[in-house]
Amino acid sequence: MDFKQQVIAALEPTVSEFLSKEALMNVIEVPKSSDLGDYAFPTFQLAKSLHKAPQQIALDLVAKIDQTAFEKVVATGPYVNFFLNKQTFSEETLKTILKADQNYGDQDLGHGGNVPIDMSSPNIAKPISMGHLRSTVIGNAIAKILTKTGYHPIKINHLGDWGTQFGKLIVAYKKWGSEAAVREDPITNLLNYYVRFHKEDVAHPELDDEARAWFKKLEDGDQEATDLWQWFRSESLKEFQKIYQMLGVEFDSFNGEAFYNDKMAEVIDLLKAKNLLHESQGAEIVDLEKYGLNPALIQKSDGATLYMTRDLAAAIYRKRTYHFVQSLYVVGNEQSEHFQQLKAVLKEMGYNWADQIVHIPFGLITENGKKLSTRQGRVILLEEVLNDAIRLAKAQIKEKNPDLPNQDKVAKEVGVGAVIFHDLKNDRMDNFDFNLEEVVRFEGETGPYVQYTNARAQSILRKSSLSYTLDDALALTDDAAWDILKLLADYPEVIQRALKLYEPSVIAKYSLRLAKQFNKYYAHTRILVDDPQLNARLSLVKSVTIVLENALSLLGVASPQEM
RNA sequence: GUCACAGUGGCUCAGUUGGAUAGAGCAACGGUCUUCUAAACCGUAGGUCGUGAGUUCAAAUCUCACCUGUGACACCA
Repeated sequence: MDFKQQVIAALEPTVSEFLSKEALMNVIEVPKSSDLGDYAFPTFQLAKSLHKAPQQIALDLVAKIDQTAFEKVVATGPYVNFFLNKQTFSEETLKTILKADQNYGDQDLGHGGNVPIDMSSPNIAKPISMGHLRSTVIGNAIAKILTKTGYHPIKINHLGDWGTQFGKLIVAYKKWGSEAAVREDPITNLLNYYVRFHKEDVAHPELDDEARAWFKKLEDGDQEATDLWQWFRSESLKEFQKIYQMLGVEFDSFNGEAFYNDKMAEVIDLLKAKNLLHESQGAEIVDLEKYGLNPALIQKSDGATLYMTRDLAAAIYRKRTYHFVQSLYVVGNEQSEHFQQLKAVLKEMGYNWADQIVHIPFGLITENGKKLSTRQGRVILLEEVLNDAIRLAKAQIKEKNPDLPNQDKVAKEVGVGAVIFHDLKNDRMDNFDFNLEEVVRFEGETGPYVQYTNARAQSILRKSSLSYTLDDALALTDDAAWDILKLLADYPEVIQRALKLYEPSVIAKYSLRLAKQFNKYYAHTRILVDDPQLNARLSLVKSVTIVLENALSLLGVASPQEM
């Protein structure tokens, strides 16, 4: 039942002269504190047409409207405040959640439409850093939110697996590397070769020529170059998979930059055919002045293609392959101009689906206020952070709950959960300075706080020999339960907002609010007491676990049953 | 210089479409485990919402200007 509609129905007869149903829909709000009521109608807008003080209007309305559907309706200053019938609301809400279980909040907004998501996208032969974490976990959460709302997400890991750096890597490997070392620890050693190359080429610039030559060989399909590239790529991917497994993230495609090599000639032909390509300073560009943008560089003066060309090919490929209804790119905010250009070029090419492309930017992670840079050695390795978090979680378990079974599994769920949740709880556009203590904190507004709340609730359910039934009364009318019930009823709307804004933090913040409210209830109310309300209280506890676990799962965070 | 993003208690951040006394968490101080997991709960203290003007019955929220920080600005991705 839509309780807001009840409020509108009650007001409509008396105010229809001045405000339409739709206007009422927009103007009715939720008071800040539930002491004031569950819905409120501010009377300011009527003051002009009625030539009366808002306070007086509120009093008049309360006297006129039909209050039977509500517990009470009162005028507080210029507001008409509606208090819902707690019994009906409680029964409806709990029944809906218990029946739907993990499907509570599902809604078919997408009708199965395909939505490719470009996410994570690390570079081969380089470690996964905290920067990649953001793209990975934001993309993963958005994918889950899309599934929940009836879309069909396709998670694409657009690997950085092509480019002149592979020429350098081959040169470095042949000069200083060994097969055994790469097999032993691929990322570390490949990165070492790469770093050494950059050190040595200062004194020996001829190394760069060698690297160029090797990359040319790779492009021309030379067997040795291709074999090495293939090997570096697969060894790197094996390493990446370890981290993705820790994070619980899976991909539908690993088609990276190399995949589009044979698809770029067509893009250039298309641009030429549409007369969009212009020569400028030796390079081929698409002019975007009418969009207020810098020109898009399509081809370098030496004939090589660029990031833009590859992304155009990828965008077109994805449209042809997936017939997407939206195409998302979870990529840092520093690249926002690139995506504006990408969309503009596609529009110039006559593709009206360019508007379905959405760049989902996120803020920068810095360390001591400075941008992280692989080349300058300022890297925070994600694997290390995750391992630190797991280790600390394990120590916490040893201290707080030493008899817990499956300690390693729980430590992993809590540690990794803390890292993921920390990344998702704030507005994704916020920059943040990396601070390990902050990331792996288990107290306060953190992932483990939500997990812990759920674990306590689960513990109660385990201890109760009685299980709740849907047939008995589910009415809870006490104030302590009321705030929880209202939050539970909000969940579907929260998911909608997260979807609309592509903002996982909306879910994370909601889970914190619900957990906080439940902890308050837990601290003040005995649940396992054999009285007539026991069934209703257990239903509430069960509903809280359903929603908390679902919210955490949308974020890609596990819900240990004990911790 | 141009564009983008941000500026809310000591620190990190909330604040749906403008609305009722600006909310949390950390840190500080004090209290609560013989009873469902104290990774919790309760309380105290702490704020010119960057600055100035404007729109409005009403502005942290909208508009403009300015200040500060970060990032991007043609042959990297």
